[in-house]
Amino acid sequence: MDARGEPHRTPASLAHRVPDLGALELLLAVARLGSLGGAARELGITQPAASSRIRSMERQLGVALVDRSPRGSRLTDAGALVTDWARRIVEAAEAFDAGAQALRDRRDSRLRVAASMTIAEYLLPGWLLALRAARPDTAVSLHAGNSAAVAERLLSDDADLGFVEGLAVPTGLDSVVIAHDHLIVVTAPDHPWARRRRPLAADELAATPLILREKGSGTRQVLDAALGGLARPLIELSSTTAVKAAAVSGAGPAVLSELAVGEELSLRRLVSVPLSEVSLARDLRAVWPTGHRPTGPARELLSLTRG
Amino acid sequence: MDARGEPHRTPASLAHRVPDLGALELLLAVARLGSLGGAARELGITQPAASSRIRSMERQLGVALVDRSPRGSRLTDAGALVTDWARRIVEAAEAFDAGAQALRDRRDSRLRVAASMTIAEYLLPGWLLALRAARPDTAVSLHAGNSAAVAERLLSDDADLGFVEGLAVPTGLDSVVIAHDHLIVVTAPDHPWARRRRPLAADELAATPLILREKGSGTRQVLDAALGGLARPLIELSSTTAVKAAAVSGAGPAVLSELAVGEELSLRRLVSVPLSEVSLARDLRAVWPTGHRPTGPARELLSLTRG
DNA sequence: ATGAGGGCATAACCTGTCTTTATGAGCAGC
DNA sequence: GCTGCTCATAAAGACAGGTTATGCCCTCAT
Repeated sequence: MDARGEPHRTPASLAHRVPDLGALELLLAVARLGSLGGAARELGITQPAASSRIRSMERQLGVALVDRSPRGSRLTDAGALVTDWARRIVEAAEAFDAGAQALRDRRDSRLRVAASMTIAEYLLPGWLLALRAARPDTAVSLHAGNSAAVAERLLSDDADLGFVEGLAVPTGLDSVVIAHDHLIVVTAPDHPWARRRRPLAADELAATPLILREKGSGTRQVLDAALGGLARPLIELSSTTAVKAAAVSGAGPAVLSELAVGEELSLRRLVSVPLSEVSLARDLRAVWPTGHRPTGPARELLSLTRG
Repeated sequence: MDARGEPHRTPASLAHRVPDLGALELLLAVARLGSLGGAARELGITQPAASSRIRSMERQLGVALVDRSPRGSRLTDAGALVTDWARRIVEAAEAFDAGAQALRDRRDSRLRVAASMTIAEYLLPGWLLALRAARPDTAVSLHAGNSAAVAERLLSDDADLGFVEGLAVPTGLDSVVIAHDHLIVVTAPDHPWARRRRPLAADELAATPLILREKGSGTRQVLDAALGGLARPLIELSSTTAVKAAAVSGAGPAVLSELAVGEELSLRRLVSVPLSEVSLARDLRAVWPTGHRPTGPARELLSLTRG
């Protein structure tokens, strides 16, 4: 323990300051049902367990969350706020769970989906969650890979529906555009480009070394096409996350899907640089073997993706 | 165990299917550092603990996450995907933590913020996270209430900076617009309005009983002003969450801030109904006592909110 | 080649948290 | 005043996750 009240240097990781998922779920149930015992029943635990768990959560957070009365429990003001923040965590966990479940069901599932990385990372969990709500008994399996791998799985009948983000639709597949994505140029907030008001022109972008995904990635293909194959790499990294991390740390400007940097932009860890003359839009498409129009669960999933 | 492979009726709550936060943080550290032992050191645990924890996470998910080799550990394809989903949970947990910490520091903090509910729920955690990144040593306290309560706190010097979402700026306060919010009409996907292509007119909206926040709430004020005080309540509920839940369950159309329903819209649990002739825009403003321009941390927080 | 070092696995043991069961007490409505 | 709902407290057991102590494998440099 620190003897004097100085701030800890090792701030006891998040897991020690944030209640675990079970406690958060319990809190949501209490908020919804207005009763500790009721929430306990819903989660299949006993009332004392629920009471003690909520109490220890209040101790951990240092804030009273519920007003307990002999005829029920209501949230305090702070409790209502905490509950809303907790809901965010639980929703992220639900998306995680939907994805993990699809990943686990390696074979013999009723709906087999193949998707390229960006879509699998950022969009599919939400869709799977919605699909599960609409068709709880449909088991879904997911395989992630690049466009070519998706096409191969579809053509060898190892997948029922695919999602790709490339420029061209692989031959032998039919497709429909389900969304549009834009690549954007981002920098750390202290980079000179971050303060720039005048849009960046294509030749400026092409002349500047950038943090990029490796050649062959969907992102890189679109950028090279837009600049005429001229993009100069400062570093080449093999995952979106690595590119983001490098950009945040100030290594230089990076080119990324807007899907990947929503959080970073809103927290201003990264700043978007305006572009002119360059269209870095790309279509996100659902694909299937020519002729085999999606039916059943595949059709349902497809309809969920077009909002 | 179920004897036959029927789906469980009690699907062992989320917490049993999603690894806990500590495990997810560990996985992120392994992904970043490429080594179990390194990740263990970073989190202040021993290498066997990290190894066992990752292993039990793989058992829980039924998917191999890392390739362990005598010269380090790399993520598998599935592991990369899982790691990205895990990052979402951890980010939500960081926002939760930032908010909770602000809620805990009831007094004597360097920066005291008062905010109305919608802002406190949906925007502040992200800002606090960014502020913590920029100024790690600034202790922030947060108090949530309606516009009048925010004004009172500022004027009695119980808060340094406020955020309100009403139509008018309380007297005695200066303000700056930091963002715009729109109220939108939403319904469950199976409601007749969900398929509507023709925009809804003001009189139609005013003629229809709606699920609303109680009179006096910021949301209700804006709606009543836009419709000339004519909104007909179907039910009045005292929290955004309750309104959302009622709308999702199909009770009828609801009017809510677009900030509150992002997730529901993208998962199509709710559908937005187009409006015409009605402007339900409202400004989100930062406020402070007239004359006392924000300085120091308050100024910094303010600058973070204007993206 | 060979020794040093980094990286992972296994085993035995400890501890804290969460759980259940059992019981008591406050408030409402008939 | 009884019945039924609520929540609180106490004692005891189960289990997950942590630690220390080893050992094996691979790579790199001497």
